[in-house]
Amino acid sequence: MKILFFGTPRFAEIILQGLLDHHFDVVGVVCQNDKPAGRGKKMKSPHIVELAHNHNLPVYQFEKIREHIDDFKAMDYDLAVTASYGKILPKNFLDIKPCINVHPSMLPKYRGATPIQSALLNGDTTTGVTIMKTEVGMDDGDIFVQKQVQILPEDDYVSLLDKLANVGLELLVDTLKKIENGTAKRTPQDDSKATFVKLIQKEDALLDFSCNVENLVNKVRAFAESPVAFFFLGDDRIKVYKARVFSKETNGKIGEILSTKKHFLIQAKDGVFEILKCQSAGGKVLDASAFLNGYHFKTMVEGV
RNA sequence: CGCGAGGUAGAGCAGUUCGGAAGCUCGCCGGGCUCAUAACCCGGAGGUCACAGGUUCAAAUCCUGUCCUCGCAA
Repeated sequence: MKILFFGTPRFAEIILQGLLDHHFDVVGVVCQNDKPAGRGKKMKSPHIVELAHNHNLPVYQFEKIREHIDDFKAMDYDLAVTASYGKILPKNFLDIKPCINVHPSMLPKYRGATPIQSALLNGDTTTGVTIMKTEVGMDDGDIFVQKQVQILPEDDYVSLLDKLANVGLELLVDTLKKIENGTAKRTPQDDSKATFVKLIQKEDALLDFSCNVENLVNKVRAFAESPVAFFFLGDDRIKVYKARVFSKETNGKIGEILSTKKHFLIQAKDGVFEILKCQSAGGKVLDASAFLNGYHFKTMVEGV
């Protein structure tokens, strides 16, 4: 069975690597276009391109799929597999050959672009992965199989994505084998229970200390890779990579810095928020203790 | 040539404007105090001030070039 793989970010990379490790016959990789990235606006390929090249797989980066329908018709493949490709596939493409998708949530919950972040933001303790048929609608195709995954308190976007991708791979391999031997079954989703999650805006990552501490910590977890939760210390924009709930005390004023010694504590609405890893503009990502050693708190109130 | 910040002790930073003895906080080592401590006190080790060249009686500091790190934007 010849597989045409669609995927762009790390989640897709893990799945693709796994398919290759399991010796599936991947005949090509379709991913998003190169984009200008980093300082100096140099064009940069998605990381998955390197993986594809290492295995001598042809890479296709089409601006619009619908303008390349004939190209796809000319390709020799039996099944398209998508894993966070990043673009919506049009009907005339899906009509060519069957297509299945790996989605990191327990569908019909969290249809859309940001299921992993959403689970973390909402403080869920479980999520999952679904293998489904790709249809025109957003993540609404029939389900082949799905599996729950625990979310640990210490999980963030990076670690959870890793877990979900690996479980997704396992389910995908299983499903592909069943499709090959004709034993694959699928059941429709219950659309009435569907929920949708939107794209993340940069401003979503701003930490508002008048929120509950758990929400703040969940933001840090959900946005750990990008765009990274942040707040302003005077004029300095501080990115927070790791944080936790320090206590449920509410003795300080909201937004007040309660300690800059050993612990970096800020009063939130219903508890104390502790920053464990952060970064100021121009600096590296530091443990809170290192950050506190040299940072000059000018206008902020110090306590303890 | 998109905009900007930075490289000084193991870590994080000040010092650079205006050249004139290498500093701070933390960590580390040793000692003291304490029932005890992420506490406090005393002492100590640890630096080619990113690299190269230039100016100068004298350069972390001024000039030129190179390398590296990071924030924004996309």
